Amino acid sequence: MASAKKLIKAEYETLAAFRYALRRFIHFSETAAHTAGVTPQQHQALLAIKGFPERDNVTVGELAERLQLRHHSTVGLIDRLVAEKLVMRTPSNQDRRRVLIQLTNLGEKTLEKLSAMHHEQLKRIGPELTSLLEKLNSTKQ
Amino acid sequence: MASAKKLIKAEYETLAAFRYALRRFIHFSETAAHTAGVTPQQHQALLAIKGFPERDNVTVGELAERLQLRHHSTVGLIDRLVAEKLVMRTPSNQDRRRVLIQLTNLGEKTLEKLSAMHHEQLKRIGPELTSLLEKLNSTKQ
DNA sequence: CAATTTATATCGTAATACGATATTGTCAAT
DNA sequence: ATTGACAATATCGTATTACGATATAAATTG
Repeated sequence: MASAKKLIKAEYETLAAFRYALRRFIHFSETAAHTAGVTPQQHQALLAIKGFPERDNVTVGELAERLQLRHHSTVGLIDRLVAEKLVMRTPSNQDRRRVLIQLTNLGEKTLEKLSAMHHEQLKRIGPELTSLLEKLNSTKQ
Repeated sequence: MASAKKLIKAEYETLAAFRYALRRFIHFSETAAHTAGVTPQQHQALLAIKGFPERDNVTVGELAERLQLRHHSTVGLIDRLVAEKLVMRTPSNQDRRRVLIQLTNLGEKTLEKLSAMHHEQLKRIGPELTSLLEKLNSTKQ
């Protein structure tokens, strides 16, 4: 009984440690975004656009999916990015209902700086995250 | 030149893929919390309390640190948790300035359900996260 | 042509968290 | 015993974000 309880407690601790690590990463990321002069959401959008598989532009619908947002929330986010001159809209030639979003030079520069910092940080904390995930895999079949 | 650009593009793609996976996890987590009748923040607080190393209660300051929140934001969160009968406050005997927060039965029950779901989900997506983190480690020395 | 898709727009709402600031109670050290 | 630091609580206003509901317009597709 005591050992069963211990196991469950260990499970909570591992889950909590994982979330704690995640929160610290997110906190780092938000701070980094702000020092770069953008909001965290704007940063994430820039990355989702530039880091889209195969392309470096996306439609509004694609961006919404990558950011796990509703379509019309994404439109609002893009509006703010355009206002800050971080991205630009270009109507698609293939399908004129679609609008392609891509980074401006300012957006590129901002994202480049942030991505370097994040890459560094993820290298730093990656092992901890991985080890916690492995621990979860071994706990409780 | 083309290969250098390709490398950089790959870096963005990996970073973006990592954030995408993270966002889907967080989205899953938020949906799960809501179906369990709590807000995402309340869920995270419950886990941070129950999963605190060694103990299963925490002071307000400790909780603030684990959640990466300001002290007085944490007080507000605890107020809402108390109002929902998910946690209770107990003044510490060792140091009467401190207040220990612990889960009620309802809090325990709610967290248990959510933790099982999250454990499952993390087992599912863990490998993808790990492989993305590894890819970041190999990219760009 | 009709139905669907994509993007945009508007309005009100909700959830959070923050800064700034203050107060209360407790502890610890001199 | 007093003083200074610490922990928790409280209040107020602000900001950010995202949502649902709903509508419109333009373009595509069958």
